[in-house]
Amino acid sequence: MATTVTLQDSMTREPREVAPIDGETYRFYCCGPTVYGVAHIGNFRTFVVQDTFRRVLECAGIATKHVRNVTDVDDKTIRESQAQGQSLRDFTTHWKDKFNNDCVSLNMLKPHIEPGAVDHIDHQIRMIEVLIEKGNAYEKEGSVYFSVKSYPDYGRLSRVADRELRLGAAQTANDSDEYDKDSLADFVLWKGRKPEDGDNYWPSPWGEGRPGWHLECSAMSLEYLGETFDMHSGGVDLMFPHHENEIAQSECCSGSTFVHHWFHITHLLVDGGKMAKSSGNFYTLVDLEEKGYTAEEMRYVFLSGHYRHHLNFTLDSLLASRQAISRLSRFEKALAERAEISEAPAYDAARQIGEAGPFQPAFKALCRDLNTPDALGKIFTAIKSIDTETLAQATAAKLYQQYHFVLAALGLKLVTKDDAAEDIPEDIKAMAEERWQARAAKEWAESDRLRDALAEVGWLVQDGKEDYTVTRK
RNA sequence: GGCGAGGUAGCCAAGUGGUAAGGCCGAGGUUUGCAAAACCUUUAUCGCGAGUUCGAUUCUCGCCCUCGCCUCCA
Repeated sequence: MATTVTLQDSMTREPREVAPIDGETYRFYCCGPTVYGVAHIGNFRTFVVQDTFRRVLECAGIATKHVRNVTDVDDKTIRESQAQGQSLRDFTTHWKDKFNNDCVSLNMLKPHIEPGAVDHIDHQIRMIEVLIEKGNAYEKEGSVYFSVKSYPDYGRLSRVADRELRLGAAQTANDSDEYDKDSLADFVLWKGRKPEDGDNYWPSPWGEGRPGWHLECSAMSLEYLGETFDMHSGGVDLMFPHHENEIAQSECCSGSTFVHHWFHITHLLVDGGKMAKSSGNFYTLVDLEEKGYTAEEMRYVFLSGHYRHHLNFTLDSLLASRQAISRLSRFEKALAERAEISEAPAYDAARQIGEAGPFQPAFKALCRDLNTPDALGKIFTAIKSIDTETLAQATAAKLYQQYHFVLAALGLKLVTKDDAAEDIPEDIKAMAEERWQARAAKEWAESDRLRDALAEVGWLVQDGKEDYTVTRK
């Protein structure tokens, strides 16, 4: 099933077909988190979009190799670990675990490889040696810098020819970087050891120190994906200077094209503006869970906007997602019942279904520049046209598969809180039963009184034809 | 200052040169002892002005406004 997948390329700024260079496996690298604290929902928008992209590719029958790094050594991780009195390794491991837990909650597929910078210092040193040898980098007082002027194509991705001037002005002004560079636009590949680094230094041909941030991605992508690979992805903010620097380093080092396709995800906005702790609109998954929202609902919110546009997150959108998921879920249940199927297919099985039937418009939308909001709309349109009550078992079974195929591409699990039925306290159960009896006897006043009493202690009674349900409000 | 995104119903958000998906909320209805839930129906002429066109929300120009990036940042 050779479905064509297209995606905007931020280098050419045009939609391009997504197809593996080697004809077999689509190799892509995603700039991952810096593990110095909890990741916020803005971080996760990028990762969820990347995850969805991978799912769509795999559902379209394209094998992938997904690499996402972990930045576990930089100014922030060192500073914070010292503040906590922990070793860098212990500190970053702790936050990395937290991050991975959140990824699982968000139903993200695990990348095939998740390399960390500290484990690849040798790789970075080797690259620096090559760059020095080729004249693209120079050593100065124990640090090594990349010479931007040695790479004439610098700035192609972000297309700002005069950025160097502004950058220079900014750095002169705040004087935050004390390393000596020949040109203000040059960036550091190796940072000579400084007292505040504590125990966090490694030996190198230029003395003790630690790697610069930009280099790790070049080194690790080279190690796991080769000199030239299919795609590189990250948040828009990384386009400059991070990705620009990566291109310069990698292409000068290898002498060949770094990546074929650049995929940048626009920032999430909260309440119409940039998310910031100082603005009081900074959310993590834990914050949302404390407010009673689920990661599933958050994932739906991410999917409800197109990745190239700002998505304005509000707590209301989470509520809207809950209702939307609930409808998708009801349809799923009705279909399963009709089809006499009790267990939903796991991702690997679902993606191989390979056909979407009435949900094909939705899958098509995903294949066209990953238009997730359009896809969601088309799913609802399809659902509306299907009357589950009248379906033959075989028809329902087929639809069920096709529905799960699209859900797998979106990464929606449609989990509901049915399990809650188990932990109803005995006294609540008794009250509800008493009410049911009163109702059966048409003692409306007593029945309503008991219902109000239950409501008062936080339980909702809903009558059905043959029975009733009690749920926590 | 430079670069970029965007202004579509109460909110979120797609889309197309031929009179605008979808979700939420609201309203009406079916159902219910009454509710709740569910289901059905329903809600916009697309920031402003001009131009191109048989026809523009969709193309061009101008204007207004919002937001992001340019420093570590998803």
